[in-house]
Amino acid sequence: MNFIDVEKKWQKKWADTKLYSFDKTKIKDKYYVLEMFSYPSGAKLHAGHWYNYGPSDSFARFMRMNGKEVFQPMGFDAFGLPAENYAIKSGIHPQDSTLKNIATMENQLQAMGASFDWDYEIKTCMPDYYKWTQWIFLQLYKNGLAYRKEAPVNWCPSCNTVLANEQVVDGACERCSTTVIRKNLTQWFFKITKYAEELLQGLDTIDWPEKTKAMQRNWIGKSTGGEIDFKCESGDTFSVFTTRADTVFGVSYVILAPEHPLVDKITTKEQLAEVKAYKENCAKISEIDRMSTTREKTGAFTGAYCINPVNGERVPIWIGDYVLYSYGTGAVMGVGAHDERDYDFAKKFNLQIRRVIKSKDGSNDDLPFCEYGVICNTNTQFDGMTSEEGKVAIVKWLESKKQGQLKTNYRLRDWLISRQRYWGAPIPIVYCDKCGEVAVPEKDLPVSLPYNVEFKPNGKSPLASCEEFINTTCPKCGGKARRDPDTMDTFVCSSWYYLRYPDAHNDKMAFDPEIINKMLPVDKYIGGAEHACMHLLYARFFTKALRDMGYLKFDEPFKSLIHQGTILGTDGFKMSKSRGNVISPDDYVSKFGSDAFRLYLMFGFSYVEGGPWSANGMESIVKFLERVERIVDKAIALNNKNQQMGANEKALNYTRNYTIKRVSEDMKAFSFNTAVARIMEYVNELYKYDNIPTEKNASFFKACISDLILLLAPLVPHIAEELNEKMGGKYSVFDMTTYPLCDENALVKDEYELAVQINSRMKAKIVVPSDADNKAIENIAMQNDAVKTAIGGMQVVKVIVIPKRLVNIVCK
RNA sequence: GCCGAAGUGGUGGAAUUGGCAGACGCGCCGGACUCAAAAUCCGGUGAUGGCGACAUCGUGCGGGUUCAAGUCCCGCCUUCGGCACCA
Repeated sequence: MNFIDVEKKWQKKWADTKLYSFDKTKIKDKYYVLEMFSYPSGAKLHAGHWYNYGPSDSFARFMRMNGKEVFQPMGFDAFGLPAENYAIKSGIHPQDSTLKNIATMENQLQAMGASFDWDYEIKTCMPDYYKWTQWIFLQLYKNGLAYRKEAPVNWCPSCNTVLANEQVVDGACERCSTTVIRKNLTQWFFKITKYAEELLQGLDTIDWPEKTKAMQRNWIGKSTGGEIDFKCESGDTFSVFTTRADTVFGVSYVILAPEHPLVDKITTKEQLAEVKAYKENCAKISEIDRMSTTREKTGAFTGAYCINPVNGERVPIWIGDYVLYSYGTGAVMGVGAHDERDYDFAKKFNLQIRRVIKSKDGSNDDLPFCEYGVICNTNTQFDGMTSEEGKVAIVKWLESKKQGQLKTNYRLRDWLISRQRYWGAPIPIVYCDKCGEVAVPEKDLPVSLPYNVEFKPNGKSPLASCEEFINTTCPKCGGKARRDPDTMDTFVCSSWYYLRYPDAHNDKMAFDPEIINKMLPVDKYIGGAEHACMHLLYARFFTKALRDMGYLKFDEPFKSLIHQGTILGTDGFKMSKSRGNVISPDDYVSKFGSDAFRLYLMFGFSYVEGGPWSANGMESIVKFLERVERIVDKAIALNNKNQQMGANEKALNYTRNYTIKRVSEDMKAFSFNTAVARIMEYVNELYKYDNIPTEKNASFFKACISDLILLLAPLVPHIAEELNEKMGGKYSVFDMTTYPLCDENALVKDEYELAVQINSRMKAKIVVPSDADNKAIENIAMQNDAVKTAIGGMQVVKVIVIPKRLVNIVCK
């Protein structure tokens, strides 16, 4: 069989007969399989794409053959920086290069032979899609979940532009490695923090990899503690957030973030110059330095004092950049004895260090003692309480005096979605001198992205200098107004695409809730683990927000999630152009065919692990497929009518059904390598049967071979169609909602083999009847010659019988 | 520093969740077929010792629990991912 010709033949037939069209009338049996859509880069499909899409397509086909009405769409995440950067370098317009790349990738994806339903294709850069991205922005805006504020953003002084967070790698620009600085700009944010708690709780309800859930938990960063109010001598008050209220009697100073608004108000004349200089220095410091934990503590004294509410002590107020303005209240209490950072700070500036916690066994360990222990040295009712008790009791006590409260904080920040970039969805907001910030009316959507724009970077949003775009009229008063010149982060586009797919051509709505509430949640989502704290978190947020607006009736978009592993270069490093270790599937596909290549990927790696590429064994996969073809040919050639089921047939029938059972389980679990191994074993058994020099039972053997083809069908779809046709089967193997079913009766054996151990060492194998009880099994074991010899003169202490597993005879 | 995952033959990787470690491949060795080779079909292949039946050792390291540990517990080492002055 020429694999290449066969592929073309069946791809054409599948397309002509619309085999993979989703049938809406069978929505009750729907199964939504979704692979993360592709970014249309200039390069061809690489091994990673194949590794994502090939095996998951096999899974989708498996579900289809098991009676599911599979919905498996494909599309393109088409906005984004790489196309724009490419445009800056080459002068080719991002739209032109993107659409061209999409066309190429569509062809390649089709050549892969995946069962995508192309009728539902999405391209996020097209107006019929981003219109609805803008619509969703407006819904978030209306519901108070989108707001504008001034905020520090990442600025690359070399590229002269703002960078997205994900473009900052270890504090430096990912493109030119220049250290990123902070700059204040007025930006749009989505209020993801409103859902912090639900995003955290929801993780317990979904079938996701534990490590991904752990990453999201970590990212959300819930911490429970208390806020404690301090009154300044000037009369101003501020609060600190702490998880260690049990140490509040040990406060010897408080420290504000340099950006804290109170700083300018309370700083004394004498300290003004020092504080001013320190603040200026902080603004200049690079992100890399600011992030460093090994850096020596710095700070400045404001000259002001406040009162510790628990003991009335007068406490100096300092500022220091180890306190982050964006977390908690932007102020912390300094307890040198019980916090490592405070200890360093207190040492450096000669501040008091007072122990108020001792360890539970009563000993005084070295300072700083940061563990939970017992409160001491405070001369209050709290002395003797454990840290756990004390940290709640003290805050409650303060609460009764209105000087504090229990408080939960999250590390999660609101999502900054403004980008000073051209190639993205415009933000549907205009600014009017009279009316201020005005939302574009929904009837005026989309706010189209103009084609003729100077997108070379000059430090401003490219759209700002596009007169035809930027100048508009105010929807409220009809007066002159200007559009927002920024575009949205591309993660906004990908936060809802799974909602658009099932209703991809709706021009009245983003999606029809009637349809979407039946089609979602996605039953199986497959994609890379690198999206754990970005896309996968944003998408969950969008789902919950749209649910609260009444559009959706489910809480989580992706019920079950699988991460494919990464295929590395032969050198064990991530594939990259600069390393020159990129493996192109094309060489293999054109030589061996897409089925063989896909099967090799599935057999050679553990799907969720991935690993370094090696072509060793690629040929053996081809040989295996040829071996399959030969046994199929042999079956076709058989034509005697012997209908007797002898011992050989029974044995083969056992393997056949065992294989069906195991392969089904493995396919469901994305354990493709073991599924293939089981099929190989089955083929080996078929050959053994075929090699028996007696007459074969032709119809039985042919049935066995048919099952083999069906088991292989999801894995090598073209070849299976061809073999099925050769066998005289009906088109198509994927039409059948009858994946081979395991006949449990065939798995019942009269007797089975069992291992016998003496003192946990394997000594013999015995065959016992299936219905033998433990005593009977023990007797058979004891009568075995090898067992007798092994026991020799020893005394039997105990016999452990585990049916179907082993017998262990303990002797002395 | 914190969180998470992993470490198994020459090699890619299995192991029904505490029950015969190394399935299935690759590689290697041997047999059949052939004048010969390739292809194919069949068999062997963790290490050490022994002609041998067998024996001993063996899942990163050191302890432990158990009749039984790759799997569970305690203490380490290494690698990879993520987070990191988050109070």
